[in-house]
Amino acid sequence: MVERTLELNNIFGSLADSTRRDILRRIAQKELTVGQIAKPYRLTLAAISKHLKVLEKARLIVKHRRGKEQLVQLAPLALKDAALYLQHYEAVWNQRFDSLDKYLKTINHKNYGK
Amino acid sequence: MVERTLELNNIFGSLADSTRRDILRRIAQKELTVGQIAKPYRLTLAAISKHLKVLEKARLIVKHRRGKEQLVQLAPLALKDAALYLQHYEAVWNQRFDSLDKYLKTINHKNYGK
DNA sequence: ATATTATTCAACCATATGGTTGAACGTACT
DNA sequence: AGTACGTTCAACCATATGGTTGAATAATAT
Repeated sequence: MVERTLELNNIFGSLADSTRRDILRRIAQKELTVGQIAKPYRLTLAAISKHLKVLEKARLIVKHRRGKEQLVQLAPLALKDAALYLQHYEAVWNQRFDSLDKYLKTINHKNYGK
Repeated sequence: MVERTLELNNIFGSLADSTRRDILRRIAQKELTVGQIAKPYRLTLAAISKHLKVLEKARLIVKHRRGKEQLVQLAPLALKDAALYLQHYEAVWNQRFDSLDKYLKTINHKNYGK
């Protein structure tokens, strides 16, 4: 397996912000409009719009228009990518080093470049 | 369960950079000195030192001195935190919405603030 | 056509991030 | 004590990020 470098940069970059994680949590329960998403925060709509753009670029959400509103939906496959990435390290935090080492030797070592 | 906001910010922020992910991969197989870590990249030692600081702040690595060198070791519990965070969404990418919804209702909704 | 509502865009600002260079520090070796 | 090696610090630079405000766009309603 080869690390999807740029994708992981965007996915983890998205998750590095609390507001964005909170937005993901909320839309995981129910899709919301941009306005509904913005309401709980003391940020401007433009700021929320930017956060949504970051999430969209990372393929963590999709938007579709319903009349004058935009409905925002979780697109969880990118989250799965992140989880799969971390899963490679599961053996380490379980102190089962052998199996991890075996795995790590199979992945592409020269794929860290932007 | 309550989201460890600042910790997750630092952990995901660390993982958002390809060089840092590559460093983690390499030290997962064997602890390395700072110099050994730096060698494969066309970056200065100071740049690598900064990356290691980021990883250290996120508690993803620990350093200990051996003579004039610093040995760098993976500290995988922070990675586990990230994996646990993502695990909350497993039901979503598996299209099992009910169980996710149940889970999400139990976590702290007001903990996204920096 | 005009107005209203929902969202985005553009310009701007402050701070963060990722990099460099050159000096400084810590430890070991003669 | 002096030298060499490994690493970090400080200052600086360019670009990215996260926020604002005010104008612009898109769809609906009057």
